[in-house]
Amino acid sequence: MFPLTRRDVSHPLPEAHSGGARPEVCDDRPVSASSTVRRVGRPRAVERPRSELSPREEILTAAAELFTTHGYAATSTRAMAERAGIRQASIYHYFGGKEDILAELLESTVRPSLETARALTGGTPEQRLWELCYCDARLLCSGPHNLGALYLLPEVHTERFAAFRRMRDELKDTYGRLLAETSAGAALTPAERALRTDLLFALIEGVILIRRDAPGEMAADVLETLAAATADAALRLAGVPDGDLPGLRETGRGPA
Amino acid sequence: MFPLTRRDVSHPLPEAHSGGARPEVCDDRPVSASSTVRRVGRPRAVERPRSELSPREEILTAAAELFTTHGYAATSTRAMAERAGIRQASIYHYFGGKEDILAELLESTVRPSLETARALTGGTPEQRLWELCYCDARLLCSGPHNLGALYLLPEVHTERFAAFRRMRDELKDTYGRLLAETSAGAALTPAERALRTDLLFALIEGVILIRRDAPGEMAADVLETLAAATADAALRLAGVPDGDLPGLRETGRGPA
DNA sequence: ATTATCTATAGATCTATAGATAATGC
DNA sequence: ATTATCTATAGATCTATAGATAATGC
Repeated sequence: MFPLTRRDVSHPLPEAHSGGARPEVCDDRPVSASSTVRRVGRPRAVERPRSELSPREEILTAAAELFTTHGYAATSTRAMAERAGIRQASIYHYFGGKEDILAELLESTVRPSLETARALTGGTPEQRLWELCYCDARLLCSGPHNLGALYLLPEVHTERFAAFRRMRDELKDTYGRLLAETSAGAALTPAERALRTDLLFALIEGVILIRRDAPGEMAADVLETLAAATADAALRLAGVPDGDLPGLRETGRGPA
Repeated sequence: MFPLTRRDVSHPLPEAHSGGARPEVCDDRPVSASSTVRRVGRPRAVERPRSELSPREEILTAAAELFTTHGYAATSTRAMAERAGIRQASIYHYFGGKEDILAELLESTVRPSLETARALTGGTPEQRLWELCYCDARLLCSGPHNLGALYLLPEVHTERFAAFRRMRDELKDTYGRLLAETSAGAALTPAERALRTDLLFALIEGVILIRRDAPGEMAADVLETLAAATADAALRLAGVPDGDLPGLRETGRGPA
């Protein structure tokens, strides 16, 4: 059993990492928010029990839910506002526009994968590849909304989201380099390797589609099983012989 | 080399399979359309060299291009009409509404896969599974537009498109049954098998994502290579040992 | 004074329908 | 008479901006 880091990046929504859309916007430090705290600014039109989240985070959460289920174009700023408990125009106090919201969600969703990828160190190349697959599959399956589904939105191919796409490309590169380090990958021609990297990455992102077909949030053990099975499948796909990956594989736990 | 049917379902757009949205609509038989043919009805506002396609097909083609690139909600009926060379309102002579157009595109896109799946006969289960993967990957990569990308649209999860989803489920079932027939699949528990079917299917649909990242239409030889490599990868993923699939695999042709 | 919210609205859509019109067919 | 198209438009959006307002902070 090799060092499975399992950093438990529990997929929090991006915390108002300042430098947002409008410079004059205050940082909205997460105010520990007991419902009696008096707050600056005009009260909301419809008061609700104060959530834990900052208004900015409330907007992002609402957007996450709506974008992942109905898509970008089909989600109106009004619908987002309603779910966040504010009026439509108030969104523009926190974001420059609708696109900025999607951009932030996209980037905050790949970022943890990218950090996992950069931090990989211990073990054989085969073990590192397994771990990357496992962590990514886990990230894609956890959290209350299927944020990975944002990658599928057609709008992502717009100029506006080039930064996100670059991050995703970097992640894919890591898969490619890792594959090349395995003995199975080293035996391939560069063209074959590129093709196999595409397929490997397609499988990982395909997990998004699996989750989308499964209704509701995934139970912890199901998630575990799925992530491990995905990583196993990825290594078989990559051509890694069974013998090269002792332990952790084929635990026999089936899904619920 | 086993019987690879390769029916060359060259992915034509659905031909006005009557019984459409409005009963009073004429069938628009494809009139062999030399540009001099005089045609019934008011002339178009902007005349263009008559295309080979019926107006109905022109609309579907335009919709296919726009839906796959910009998505459903972001595509206006006006944009479709413009591309089809008619006025916006004329669309409603051929379709009951925008949703009907997407429904028809979706169903006409899975249908060929489903037919391939139903027709599989010759060879070992491993060979049949390979052929199904190969044909599906091929279908997803061919044709002028990435019609598979329609599966990714969030709108597909709407009640309106339940018929499409049922067809897709049936296709997935075929993968599951085929997997169960292989010796690798037979050795699994039902839960493991279900999970592996999900992953197998995710890989095949993942090909849509690969194509979406590749700009332009795919050259014939690249397509061939990708489809074969996908089928190979799918069988490794499924756990089929290399020895069980002689011929056709690992041809050594790399992608362009 | 500063801030977070609000109300109101301009201007640009977008879908679908009503009904006119310009061809051919008989 | 039948058909394929058109023009015009109703009614419902939707995004973003302008500017008012109701809190706290000093």
